[in-house]
Amino acid sequence: MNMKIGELARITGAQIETIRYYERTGLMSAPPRTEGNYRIYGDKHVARLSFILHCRTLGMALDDIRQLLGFKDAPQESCGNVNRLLEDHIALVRERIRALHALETVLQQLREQCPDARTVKDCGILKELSEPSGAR
Amino acid sequence: MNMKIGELARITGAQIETIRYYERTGLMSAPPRTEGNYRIYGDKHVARLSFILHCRTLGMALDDIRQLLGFKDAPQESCGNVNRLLEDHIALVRERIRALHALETVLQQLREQCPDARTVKDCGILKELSEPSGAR
DNA sequence: TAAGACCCTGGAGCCGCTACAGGGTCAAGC
DNA sequence: GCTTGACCCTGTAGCGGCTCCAGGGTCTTA
Repeated sequence: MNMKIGELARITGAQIETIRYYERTGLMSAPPRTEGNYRIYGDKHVARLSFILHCRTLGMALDDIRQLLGFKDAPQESCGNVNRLLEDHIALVRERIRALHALETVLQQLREQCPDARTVKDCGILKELSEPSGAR
Repeated sequence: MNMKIGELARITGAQIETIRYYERTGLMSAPPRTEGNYRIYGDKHVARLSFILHCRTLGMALDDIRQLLGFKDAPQESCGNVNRLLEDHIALVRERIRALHALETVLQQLREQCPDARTVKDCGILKELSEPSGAR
């Protein structure tokens, strides 16, 4: 039930430094302390930190998570905001995938400029890369 | 032919601050100066900066680019290193795409937990996010 | 001679941690 | 009672790749 920061880290899988960082930046509230100035955490902290970490593995920014945590604090409100935030995040991820696919194609074409090992002087890849960005 | 930093920026599309940053970090060599201490650039600088920017639009890290520039300085060597570096980069991009696809799936499933707007208290998304990371 | 466009340096800030240095606390073993 | 070693604390700096700012200098044009 009650634990120090090391155990909280073990349970949740977070790094100790990360937990303190989340406290500094206001994602986690400052917990009570022992007489020796150690932080004491309880089940609520485990839950909150798990929530944060879970969101992080989904690639959300800390600001997004801050918002979600804010929504949680108003349980009677509509969760339309939550849905919207998630949709925005999905759109962001899709856009990144799209951009990376385009990039992959370009890189693949670039790779084919130099199918075998020549001297650097004649390397098709370096030649291509030396053209100004927009050129073909 | 000879130009100040502003024109180099205009020609290449880089930011002035970025050019100075590349100089600080050794990607661009320090150019000669006017009597009034202004940097003077020529065609070679345009070419080198274009190369760097081109690599950057392909998502390469500055360290990779530093390596490529190093290869260029040894034109008689085999370009196998160049090919390898590019292949590694392609692999990296593919891995990112793979990870983002997996993420997209998870996010989509999460979104379906709350098909319509309820109250925050009953929001399937927040409920799901509150589970520890590993749980289903 | 004054305005305004351009340039300079040095330093701080962004994100999300991570990694110290230099200390304090606490329980167990001798 | 004293030492060892595991754990904790604070504060600061670093990563990458810029970006922005303050506070100044320089050069061209009117």
